[in-house]
Amino acid sequence: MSNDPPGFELPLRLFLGFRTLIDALHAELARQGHPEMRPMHGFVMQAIGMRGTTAVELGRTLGVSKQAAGKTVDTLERLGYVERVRDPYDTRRKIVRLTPRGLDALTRSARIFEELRAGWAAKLGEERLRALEADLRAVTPQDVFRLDVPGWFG
Amino acid sequence: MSNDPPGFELPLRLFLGFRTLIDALHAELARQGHPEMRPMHGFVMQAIGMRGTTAVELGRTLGVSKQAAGKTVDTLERLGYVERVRDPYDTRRKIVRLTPRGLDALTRSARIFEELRAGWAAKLGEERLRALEADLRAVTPQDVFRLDVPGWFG
DNA sequence: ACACGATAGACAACCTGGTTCACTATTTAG
DNA sequence: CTAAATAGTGAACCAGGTTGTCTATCGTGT
Repeated sequence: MSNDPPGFELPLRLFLGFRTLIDALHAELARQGHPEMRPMHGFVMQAIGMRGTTAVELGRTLGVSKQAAGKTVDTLERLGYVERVRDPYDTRRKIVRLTPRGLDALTRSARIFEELRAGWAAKLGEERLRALEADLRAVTPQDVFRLDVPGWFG
Repeated sequence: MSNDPPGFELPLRLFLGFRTLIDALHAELARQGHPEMRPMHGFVMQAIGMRGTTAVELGRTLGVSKQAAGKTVDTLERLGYVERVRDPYDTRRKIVRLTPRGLDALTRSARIFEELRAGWAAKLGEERLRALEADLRAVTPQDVFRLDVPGWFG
């Protein structure tokens, strides 16, 4: 169809939508006491989860090398968002766990995302937004955490 | 509403949608003789356009420093996608122009994006896809080129 | 006519977040 | 009890950003 939007608009809009939400999230997070937090950090902390994880496991979850995962954990540790504790049952392993500050950042992020979603719902209507989410779910992989961030742009 | 999807699913799905398209594009581009091309390269070449540009102008368009734009042009030049020619009317300037190979990559990308969009249209229906595009247009900035890639993830 | 400010490009040093290779310590399996 | 697998770490490297500095050229105001 000659009056379809050009094909390249779709990926661009998806990316801009993502960017719009992420930028708004971090502007608000900065206001709420987490100015040093970077977009990566939220994803990584989400992947670490309440139960904690290890560098190797985290790397697998995120689709990056264990060394890269380790470096990111270093940064998060330096910022006070996570801590490493030795696993008493396997002294090779170090469990990476969220600190109270890390948990605070995560719960605030969740609330802010809800608010941002509500903002979109107000603009588009709840029904259209649900349709948008359903459609995206239909054309994207199920496993939401294998972002493979490293490969995607470089 | 308690049965809304969690707020964090929306940005994730947007990103995954973007990733899905970009990965498919580059898998196909690799098959069609452009295996070294990276996602950035397509955006940058699109920004360079048919008329050519300069490093400073390109930096402004992409929202990065002129030095960063210059480095990216270095890479593109090394890969044979662009060439630099002196501007005879202002010998300070070097015009960055697409080579035939760069143009080939761009026209192939456009065609592949159309095919990918058609794939989504087949899954979702043309009407739903148009609605999705319209909704994204409504919640994202108009200027599609100011991606500000540098700031978005770091 | 010319001096001076603005602009274009390039180079260096640095940062972040990836990569691979190599190594040690520990656990597990044969 | 030895050998293989696994967890973590360090080093060297890369890409693509940043800022600061420098030179060459252009354009303007006196």
